This record gives sequence, C-alpha cells and structure tokens, in this order.
Amino acid sequence: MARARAADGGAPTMRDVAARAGVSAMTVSRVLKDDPGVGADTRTRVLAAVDALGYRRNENARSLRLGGASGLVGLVVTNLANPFYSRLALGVQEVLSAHGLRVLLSNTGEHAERERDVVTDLVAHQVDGMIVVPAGSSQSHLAPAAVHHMPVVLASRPPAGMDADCVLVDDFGGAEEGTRQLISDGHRRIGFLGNPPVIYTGAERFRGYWAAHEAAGLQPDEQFVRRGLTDVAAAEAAARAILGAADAPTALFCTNNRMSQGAIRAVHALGRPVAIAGFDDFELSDVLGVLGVPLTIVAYDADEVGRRAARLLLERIGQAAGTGQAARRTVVPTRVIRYGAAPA
Amino acid sequence: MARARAADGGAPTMRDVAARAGVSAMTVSRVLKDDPGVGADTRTRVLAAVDALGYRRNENARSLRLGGASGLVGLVVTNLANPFYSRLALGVQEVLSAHGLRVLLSNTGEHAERERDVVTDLVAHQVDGMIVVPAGSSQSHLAPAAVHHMPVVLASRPPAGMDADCVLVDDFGGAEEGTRQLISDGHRRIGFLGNPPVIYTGAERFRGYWAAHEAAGLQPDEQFVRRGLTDVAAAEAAARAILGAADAPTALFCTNNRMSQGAIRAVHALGRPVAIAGFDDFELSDVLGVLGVPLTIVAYDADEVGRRAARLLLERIGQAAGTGQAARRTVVPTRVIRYGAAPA
DNA sequence: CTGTTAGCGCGTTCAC
DNA sequence: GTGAACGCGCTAACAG
Repeated sequence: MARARAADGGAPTMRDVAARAGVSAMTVSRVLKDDPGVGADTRTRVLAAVDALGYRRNENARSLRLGGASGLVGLVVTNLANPFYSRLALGVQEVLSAHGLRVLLSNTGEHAERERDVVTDLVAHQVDGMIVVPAGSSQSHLAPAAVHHMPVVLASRPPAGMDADCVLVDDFGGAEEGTRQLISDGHRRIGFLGNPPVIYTGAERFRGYWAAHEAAGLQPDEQFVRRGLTDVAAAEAAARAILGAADAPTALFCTNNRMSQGAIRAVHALGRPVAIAGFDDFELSDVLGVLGVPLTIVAYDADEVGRRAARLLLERIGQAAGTGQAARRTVVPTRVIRYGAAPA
Repeated sequence: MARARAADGGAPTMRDVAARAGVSAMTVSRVLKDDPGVGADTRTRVLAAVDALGYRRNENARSLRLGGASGLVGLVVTNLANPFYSRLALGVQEVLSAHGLRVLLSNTGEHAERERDVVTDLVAHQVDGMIVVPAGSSQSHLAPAAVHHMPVVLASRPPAGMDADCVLVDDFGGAEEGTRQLISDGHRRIGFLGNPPVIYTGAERFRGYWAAHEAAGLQPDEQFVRRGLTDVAAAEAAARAILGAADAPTALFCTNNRMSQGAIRAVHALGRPVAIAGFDDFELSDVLGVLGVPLTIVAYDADEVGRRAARLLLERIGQAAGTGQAARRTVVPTRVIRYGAAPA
C-alpha cells in the first residue's frame, strides 16, 4: 500500500509519494525542487500524489544530506516577560522569517548556567547562527570555537572576553540626556535607582547620569544612589528611603522600566511632586505623566535592536566561517520624551 | 588529522571523536548514551576526545535515525508585542524546557495565510507537536491529517470545524462580572469597545457584557456599542464619539488592553469622569486608576494559559497518535480588580 | 527525461 | 567490551 506508512500515523515519506505516483523517489525530489528537467505529466502525477498524501518534505533529513543550513536560528533572551525583549524577539522574527529562517526561542531568566545549556543545545540542533542577550559576565561558552564557529550576534550587551558582532542601545547617551534635562529644569539633587552594575546597561546608564552632572559642574550625592535593584518592589523601597531622607532629592533617575515603576509608586505614595526620568517607555506613560508624576522617558526602538541583530546575523550566515571582517558594533539611538515635566 | 573536519569550520562528527580516541564511532555513541557496557579507560579516552574537540551530538541526525521525537515544539502566536502572548510564550517555555523540549516560535500577525505557511513549516521541521493561537476562522490546516497527526493544542481561542485540546480564558464570565460591577455601582448606560466579533474572545466578552445587562433587567443601548476596533487609535476615536453624544454613557466596557488604552485616553481628554472596565491588566494600572480614571480590570494569568497548554501537549506527545481520549478543554479563571472605582 | 548508487551523522542489530 | 553492517529521509553525481 502506498499509504501504509502514512496510515500508521507516521508522516508519509518521499518513497510513499514516489510509489503512489509510479516514479522513483529521485523524481519526486526533483519535482519538489522545481528542477526543470521533469516531464510535464510526470510532474502533475507527482504533485497529485503529494497532495493526496499531504506529504511534507522532511527538512531535517534534507539539511542533514545537504550538510549545510538547517534554516534555524537560535534566539536567547534573559526575560521574555520584559516588553523590551518581546519586542526585540518580534524584530528578529520579522527580519528572519522574511528570509525563510525559523526562530528557536529560549529564555534564560538571567541565569548564566541556563544560558550555557541552552547554547549547547542550539549547537546540537544545528542552528545556522544565534542572537543572544548574554546573561553572565563570562561568555566563554559563546566563543567561536565553543559554538563550532557558528555566527553569534549579541544584543543589548557587548561581548566580554571574546569578539562578536553586537547591537547596543545608546545607554550612555540616553542617560546623559535624560539627566541633563532634569538638571536644566533646575534639579540639583537627583537620586539614582539602578540595576546591578555588573549588567552592562546598568553601568553605562550610571556613567551617563554621572557625566551629565559633571558637565554641569555638579557632583551626585552618593547617599541617594542605589544600584543592585532588580525588581519593582526593591526599587519602590529604595525610592521611599531616598525620598524620606533629609534634604531628599527633587528628582530620580531610573535605569529601566522596573525602576521607574517603583519610583512612580513611591512618589505617588509620597504625595509630594518629585520628577522622574527613566529608561524604557511603557504603555500610557503619556497619560500617567500628565495626570500625576512628571515623567522624562528615555525611549528607543526595541524592535529595531532585534531587526539589526537579525541583519548582522544574516550577513554572517551568508559568509564562510572565518571569512568575514572584524566584529561590528551598531548602536540604536535613544530619544527623550517629556510628559508633564516642568521646572522644579 | 583528527581535527580535520572541525578545523574546516564544520562541526566535528562522531567519527572525528572516534578517530581521536582510537575507537570506533559505535563506542563513542555508547559512551554518550551512558551505555554500561563500556570499559572505564575507553570511556575516559572518549570523553577526553569529546572535550578536546568540543563535540556536540547532532540532534537532527539522531532524531532522524530514531525516527521519533525531534525535541522541538512549535508555538504560533498572533502578536508577540501583546504582553498577553509574550507571557503565554513564557509559560509554555517554562513547562516545556523543564521537559527537555525546545520552542520554535512564530508570529502570524493575525494573518491566516501566514499561519498556514508557518504550520506547514513546523510540520516539515518534524516538531513533536504545536501550540497555536489560531488567527483565522478556518482551521482546516490544523486538522490532524493536515499535520500528520501531530498533537495540536489551541490557546486562547477554541477549535472551529475540527477537534483539538484547548486552553481558554473565562472570557464570558470575566466580562459579565466586570460589567456587573459597573452596574452595581449605579451605571445604567455602559458603552462597549470591542475587537471584531469574528475573534472568539471578542464575541464571548460581548456576550458577557450583554448577559450582565440582562441579568439586571437592562438592555444595552446599541448606539454605544462599537465592535471591530483593532488598535488604540481606533478605540480612542470610538470612545470620543460615544462620549460626545447626547446622553453619553457614564461607563465604558473594553474587551482588551488596546481598547482600554484608547478609552483611558479619550476619558482623560474629556476631563469628565467616566468609569472604565476592561480585560487585561497592564503595568501601573493601579497607580493610574487611583490617580485619574476609575478602573475595573478583568485580570487573569497569561503565563498559566501557556503552562496549561504546554501540559496538555506533553500528555498528547506521550501517547501514540490516535490513542488518546477525546479533546479536552480547560478554562483559566479571571478575577476582577478595582482601582479608584466608586459609585457613579 | 528518469532511475541507480552512495552517503550526510547517527544508532540498532548482530557478530566477534 | 567492542566493531561492522545497515538504514532513517533525503539528494548530488552519475548512468541510461
């Protein structure tokens, strides 16, 4: 029976199709490849059989035989629940799927070990390359040799102890500009709520905050600086503590959306107007800014980070391993948006 | 040279490892499989070679030979930029990765054709099963035969014209309860902002809205009902139109976060207090509710939708095709949260 | 124009 | 305890 295998619940194979069409497997392969050298009637018979059996070519077997592209690209992010990374993933998707590549998604939860496992696994699945938001400070498992010279593009954080293409956000510039706005509004005591300094973005954004002060001939009061915050609750607590002190800041700079949320909560609870500037836009920030807390948002296009990473990767995939030029780095710009902000 | 292939940039194969360890490929396979019948010293030699070459077993070749599980599961969502779906994806990830399965993610942008292509592609990549948020009303391409009897679980929307396991949200119940709250606050004219009725969630939530009215002996004024809205701008425009009419509603019910956002914008611009109830919680909804617009949120655990879908799929994958019982359906509950809401 | 042979990387089966 | 042969589904290279 031609359908024997298919009837088993197993997927039909090329041979099943061939048998049904009364040709050899090779001919089926040719038809599916749009090889010109196939008779018109043979062709129709084969296509009819394909259709009747619901046959789909086995891409795994195909790429095994062809020895090259699997059509799979790994995407490793730290936290998909963060809108930044889901937008990034969407940007990656958009570009890669337009090129016929599928995305293998993994979430590390910011755990370096899990990242190691995930990367090993992607290699085992013969991905054509991967885009990674690195979780730890050690990236030896991402070094070319460790991934069989597969192309790797880093997103959001730069390579450390290795070389690779990467797409960054203008963390320094954005933080500097946001802080400068607060200063030019007349704020002189500006608190800082940040994520751990080991994370690149946190460190850069702190540098920007500091640089803006220096440029204005000011020095931040370090008693109002909190780094190492990771969630909204911690940020809120830190903000409350800072704002409750004597000579409390009149403004707060926040390094990401979680910090900003904590700050907004604290300021809202406080009842006293405190200006907030922070990275990452969020839904309804405009309404919230006008309504209650003056908001200065350092925004950027997260999709674009993903799109650029995907494009860099595509270029590398197109090249023979080791053939390419040196690692490239591209920086996605930020822009500052102000809602309900006014001089202090 | 043992490293000849690896040095080519190509990944080392089992034979490379075997050559380096001075054994046959078969022995390497045994070591990697933890087969007991291998000499202790042979074992160490093999592992040393694996390590030296950075060898990773080719999972594709492996699953081809084993003829079964690829370890891949397809996840097809309509819009990853929507927090609901990114949380769902996270829940799926969490459960599946704990079982050693990888997630192949695709975004359809709510296009039925793209969904067809994506599903075909997943089949071609030999996924062990898939979780789909169906985009169109026709789902013939998801029928068992079309996907080679691969397990399919639907999320967020029920099967139409076919049978499959699915995980839903209590759309009807949530909408009914949210609307009931508005009614018990004294609202009698409640507008409705909804997504197209062809989308299951939209239809169900409208039913809930209507049922709550009926239960209270009321009848919704259909001139204040707008369905077919798809984005924030359209929702805002609709809300402005409704609220600008004579005898305008004193409250609005919104079927999702985009509708709610549009409504919040419109109400905020209006300056007159209008109560808003809507599906989907969002960041800082509490602050916003207290600060400005009274908010009644119908919330639910999107991660849980993903987790349940993943568990249903795992059960099906464990079974022989066609062996399983009838399609199951599970409903994730909603809960109503109120921020700054008060009697009209 | 179409079929046969061989082999991608791996694992099962059976020898030794 | 270890190896050789064979085949998973597919296709390049060579017949005819």
